[in-house]
Amino acid sequence: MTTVVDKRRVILAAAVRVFARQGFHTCRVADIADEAGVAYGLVYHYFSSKEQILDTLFLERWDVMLGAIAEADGAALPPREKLRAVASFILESYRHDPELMKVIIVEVTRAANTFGRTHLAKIREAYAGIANIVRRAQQDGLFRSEVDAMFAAQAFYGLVEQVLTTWIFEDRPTAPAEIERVKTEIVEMICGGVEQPSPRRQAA
Amino acid sequence: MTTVVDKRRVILAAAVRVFARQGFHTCRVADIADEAGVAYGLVYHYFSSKEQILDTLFLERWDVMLGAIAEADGAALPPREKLRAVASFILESYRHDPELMKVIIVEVTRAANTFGRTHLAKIREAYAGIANIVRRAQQDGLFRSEVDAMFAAQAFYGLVEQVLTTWIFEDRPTAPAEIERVKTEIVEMICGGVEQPSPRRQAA
DNA sequence: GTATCCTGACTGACCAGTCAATCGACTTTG
DNA sequence: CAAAGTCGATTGACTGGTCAGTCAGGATAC
Repeated sequence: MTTVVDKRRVILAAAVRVFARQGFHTCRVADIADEAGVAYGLVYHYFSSKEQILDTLFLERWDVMLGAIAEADGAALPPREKLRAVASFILESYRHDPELMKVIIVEVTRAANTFGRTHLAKIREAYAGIANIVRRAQQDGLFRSEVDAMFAAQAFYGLVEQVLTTWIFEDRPTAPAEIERVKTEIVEMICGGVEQPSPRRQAA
Repeated sequence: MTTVVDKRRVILAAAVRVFARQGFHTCRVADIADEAGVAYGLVYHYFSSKEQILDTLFLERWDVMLGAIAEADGAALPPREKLRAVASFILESYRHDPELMKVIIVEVTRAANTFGRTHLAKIREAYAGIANIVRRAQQDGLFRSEVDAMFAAQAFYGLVEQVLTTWIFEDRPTAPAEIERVKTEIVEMICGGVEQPSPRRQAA
């Protein structure tokens, strides 16, 4: 409860914009302070380092996503719908705040060096959550059990991330209708594959 | 044609090791020179900047891969075999030189900021090549034509990259047998999906 | 003799993080 | 009610260190 504005929040929001625009490594802390309309030193009053700002941004959002995945897993829905719910959450996150998602994906999730390592465990939790959905569907005989659940989860998450990366690079307008279509395509791709559903059985 | 050793090559090889170990942003040019057993200045005799070293590394390898994709596309093979050939090329590249592949993936392919942008077009060429394979299979009625070929290509490449990223992070031994198994899993996943092949038809 | 290879000390710029000082809202006390 | 005191919020100049790229000159090959 602050008087008028929570400067910590202002700095965080400014950092999202700056990281999205210039990239974490390329921007200076001064850029963040300027963007926030705040003195340089104040950044260090609220955060111990530039890294910690990125950490905070990532962890806050990622935990929400882990919650969404767990919720989808727990719901009484057919597996396709569960996967759709997860894809939906991530894609809508992008629609709602493309800059934040850009930062998370570009600077953390896909940045194997500094932060990828730090947050590996957290990132894996997401895979594991999706794998749970797959495993449950396999137990119900709806998904093929020869497929490793973790592998399927990686395919699913990898595809979602690939789609977002394309949008991020292209600065696509991403109309709601297209987002909806892509959700369907993702689920369709992961569940059904590209192959024509056995017009003639060929292999086992 | 140099007397005994091509120092340019030595520097390039040293850079691979250093980039793989410390990351592009974190390492200093001096580290590369030391690793190569060469004076600092010589690096600048052969390369105009630190970036150019990474560029060279990436482009050399990527062009070989584009060739491999084109070759697979042109071959007289069923689409599954073509996709397997592409997955095989990439996975074997990793087996042959994990450090180089780590650098390419971590510092270029997945690094959306600096280099991703520079080499976007080149990276897209790979997607396009894979999409060609898919498109051809669709024309032959072997792949479902509702799936966008470029989308399928992204799913395929995204999965391969995801697998490599996991190996890179985990420093997995990656036994030849496991590599072989993963190739099959990738093709199986992309072609057949996770779903049980229609035990009862449900939707269109 | 000259062109190319090679050396490593040096420079100029950059920037994360520190810190001493000021501000201002709120409390305590006389 | 005002003076004095308290403490977090806020400021921005400054420091210490880092490092990419330069350059003047020495070695080597032909």
